[in-house]
Amino acid sequence: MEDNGILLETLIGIFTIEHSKIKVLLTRRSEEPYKGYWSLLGNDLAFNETLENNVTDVVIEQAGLSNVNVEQCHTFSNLDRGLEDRKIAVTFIGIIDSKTVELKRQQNSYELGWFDIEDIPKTGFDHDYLINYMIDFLKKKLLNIASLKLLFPSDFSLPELQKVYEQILDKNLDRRNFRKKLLSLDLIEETGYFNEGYSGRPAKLYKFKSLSDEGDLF
Amino acid sequence: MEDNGILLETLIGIFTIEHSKIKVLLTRRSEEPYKGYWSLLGNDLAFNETLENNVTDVVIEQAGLSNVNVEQCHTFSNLDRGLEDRKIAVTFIGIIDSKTVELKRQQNSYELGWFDIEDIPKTGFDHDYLINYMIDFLKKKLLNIASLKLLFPSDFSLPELQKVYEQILDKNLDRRNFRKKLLSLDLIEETGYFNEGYSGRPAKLYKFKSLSDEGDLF
DNA sequence: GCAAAAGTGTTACTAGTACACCCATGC
DNA sequence: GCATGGGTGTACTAGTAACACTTTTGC
Repeated sequence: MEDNGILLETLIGIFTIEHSKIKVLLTRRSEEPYKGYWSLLGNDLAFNETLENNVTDVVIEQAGLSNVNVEQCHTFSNLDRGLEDRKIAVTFIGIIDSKTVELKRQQNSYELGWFDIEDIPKTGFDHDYLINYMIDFLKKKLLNIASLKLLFPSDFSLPELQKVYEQILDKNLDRRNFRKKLLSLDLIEETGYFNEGYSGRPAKLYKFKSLSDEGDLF
Repeated sequence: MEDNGILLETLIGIFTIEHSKIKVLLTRRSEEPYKGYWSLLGNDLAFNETLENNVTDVVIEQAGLSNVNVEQCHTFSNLDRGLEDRKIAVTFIGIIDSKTVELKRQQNSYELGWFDIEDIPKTGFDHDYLINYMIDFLKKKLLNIASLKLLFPSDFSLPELQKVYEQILDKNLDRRNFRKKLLSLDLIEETGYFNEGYSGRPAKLYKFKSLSDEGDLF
């Protein structure tokens, strides 16, 4: 067959929330090409594995994370995206909450960094383009309540949640209306704890009720 | 590299509306394996083409169609989906209006058939699974007004449109409310013509206004 | 006490839902 | 004239949008 020579790779953008900002996990390249540049995590596909197996391994081995919700995003096949070889990228997005990130943070041989999606560093290959595609994909996905719960499993405040939605929707929301909407959905309940240690009045912390609910928030 | 031997194929489900029913275009296989079964249109990927180029050629050569709106759907990489080779499928959905289908219908060497998505015939390979995935993907896409315009470029009646949405949403809609909603969006206008030749009162025909509008209908 | 951020209620407007009768055509 | 399917209006309900002052904390 003619497609001998076409290589397949997976590339995953793992997203979390840190201090009410959407962040993506990148790794710094330690080798040429693009040595010193940041890039998405990923791996070439082996003959006897599925894309999903491959990307699960990437998450564990390169990011040192588990419990990441992974979903396929898009497949890119431009002729010029590999440097020497013909290379097709199947991209994924991963979602994980920041508390699990803290717990699972461990040393491995990769230099990793979380970057605000509004402030992505210089990346190698076409990853800048892919990251922007992933961000659009993520934003659509996060309009759904089930996805939101992946980012905020517990102990979040409504102002935090609101700031994330303001990034997704790219507009400011009214605090009272936002609160009213969320509480009226009967999805969340107070934990009784407060978000202390910041300036200003401490915010009440909430958690999702165990009964799962689907549907879009906006 | 290890992925020598992994073949890539494109597979496309082309959708249209015929008599208010959503239909998908399949071809009957003239050779083994699965000789006599129906299957999606598609082709193996060559070294020097993108997935999008490949699928555009499939549409022209196998379906005999042009003016099809094509969008990438999902990439399937199960180890057992090829029969002898390892084969990964990148799937696409295509949308075309029925009038263009009529105009472009031409003879080629492929036996083609349009099938109601509620009544798909026996298909080869894993295409039954892929078709169902595509149908879900299509339904989400058709909630958007821009996609709807691809199916109904002109001279459609509101009852026709309503029947399509009833299939997408899988519930019955009230005629008066549907009409009120569509007219209130200021998207469509009467053509002055009527849908004659059917039993009952002829329906007014509409067309979309030239100003494009985005957003979701439901 | 002052700066910072969170919590709270009411009103007006807009969109969605429910529902029953008349109209135009073919036979 | 009757069967078929299309067109129309109103009342009710729910959701969204606009808007300002008070509360709790850290310093």
